[in-house]
Amino acid sequence: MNVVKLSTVALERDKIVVTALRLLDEVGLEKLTLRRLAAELGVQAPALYWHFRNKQELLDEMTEVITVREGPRLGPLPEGESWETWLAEWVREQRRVLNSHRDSARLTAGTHPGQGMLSTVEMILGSLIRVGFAVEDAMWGVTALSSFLGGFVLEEQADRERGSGDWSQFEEALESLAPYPHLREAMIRIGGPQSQDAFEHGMALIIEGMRARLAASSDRQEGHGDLEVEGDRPAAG
Amino acid sequence: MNVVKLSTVALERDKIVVTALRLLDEVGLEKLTLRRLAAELGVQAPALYWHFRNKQELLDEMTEVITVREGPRLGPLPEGESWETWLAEWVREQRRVLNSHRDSARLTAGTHPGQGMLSTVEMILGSLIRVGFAVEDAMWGVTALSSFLGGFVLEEQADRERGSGDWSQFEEALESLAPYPHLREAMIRIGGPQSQDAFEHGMALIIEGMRARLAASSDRQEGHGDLEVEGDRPAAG
DNA sequence: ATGCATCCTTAACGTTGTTAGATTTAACGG
DNA sequence: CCGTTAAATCTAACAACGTTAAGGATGCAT
Repeated sequence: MNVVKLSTVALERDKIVVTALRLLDEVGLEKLTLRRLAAELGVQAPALYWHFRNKQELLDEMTEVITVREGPRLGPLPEGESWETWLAEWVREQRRVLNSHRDSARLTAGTHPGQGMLSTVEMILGSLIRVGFAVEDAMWGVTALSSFLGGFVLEEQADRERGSGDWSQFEEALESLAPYPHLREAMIRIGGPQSQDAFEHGMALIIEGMRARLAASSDRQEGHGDLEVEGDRPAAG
Repeated sequence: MNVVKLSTVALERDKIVVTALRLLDEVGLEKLTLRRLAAELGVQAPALYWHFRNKQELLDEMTEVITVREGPRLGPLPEGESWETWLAEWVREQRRVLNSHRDSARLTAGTHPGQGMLSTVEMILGSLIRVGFAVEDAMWGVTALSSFLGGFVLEEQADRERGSGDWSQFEEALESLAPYPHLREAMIRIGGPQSQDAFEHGMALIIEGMRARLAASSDRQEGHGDLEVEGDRPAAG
């Protein structure tokens, strides 16, 4: 009995979350209001409070659905495949999923990783350790990729929300870069600050750094550290 | 006459912005309300609308003050200094400035870079080109560092806002990581996901990747590309 | 039928950003 | 000294927001 009733409620919650995600894509995060969502469900706003304690809980569940259920399934690194392309493909998939929902970066920003994300990270760590990474280096690599991904998509979507992703505004943006010749040159050659290339190359830089770190630690030259790292105490309070 | 009047207004605007920044540090972005700010200035809320078109314009100016006026002054790469430490120090400074204001990452997230930021990037590009970088590689490096910085500080401050930066919650957080041994091991060795070390190493990975890219392009082995990069078309619409 | 849990309603509260219009304040020319 | 004008703020109010309180329906079990 318990099972049945609980699953019924879960289905209702799910219907709300799915509708909320669709509404998010239509109107954006700013105008995703409880009254609007309730209207979409043919219901009054306070009805939502039977299913969710508050709006934040709804937003959290939306985040969970995006990052876990719609998120990329990742199996362990297949024997014989390079960890670089395997890892890169996962990061690409994550960006693709994020960009499949409007404002998803701002939505998911600063949310504790759910269980799905944790187990995915666990698997990545395991695979990286298996090819020779130290635990810390693997973790730092994943952290770096994750921060880069979050920051990149955040700016990317902010640009899109401003409508400055259009090529129509690109030429006039170039004119405002007249005082900065190098920057202007770079923009011309690249094609906008948040292009596909920028993502690929940024990600490639991190993975390349990971490879260098892996090579260095394989040589057991732990002291020589390619770039001096400052500080050792965690920033606690 | 024009000059005098404009500067007077600018001073008033500045006083408001400075007060808003102080208030931001006290109460956080969520509770930074126009009425609260007006009260702090000994004034009624609608009075602010003579100085700013709307709240967003005030927020934009706050980000400009943080990123430009309080931002790190950066001179061109000194002769004989390594570009790695020079660049790393700039990124560190930027993080320090961001973390000197509560919620600054969410505040500045997705704001168009102001003139100060543009000229700083221009200088960085110039210096990197001078040590041998291709324009694109320099730009991609800066973009990667910038995205990483933004994403990292965003999570960092989100953690702080949740109060989970405390070491008190660290041990119980470890218990919840029991199903993920590698992750747990990594957390133990590192000391939290957003430690100083995580930032340093993440940044170091990107810079290390840049160094590899620089070496590769110096060898004029352009075809061999260390990590295959997918796609060439910018994501337009 | 009675009781109970589920699910939703109506009504309202306090707060937010924002607008309209009246009002004060200060400076300047006659 | 007076009257005009612009600058800067006031009071009052609006619509919309998240949220709470209290109470109806609905359906199932005893």
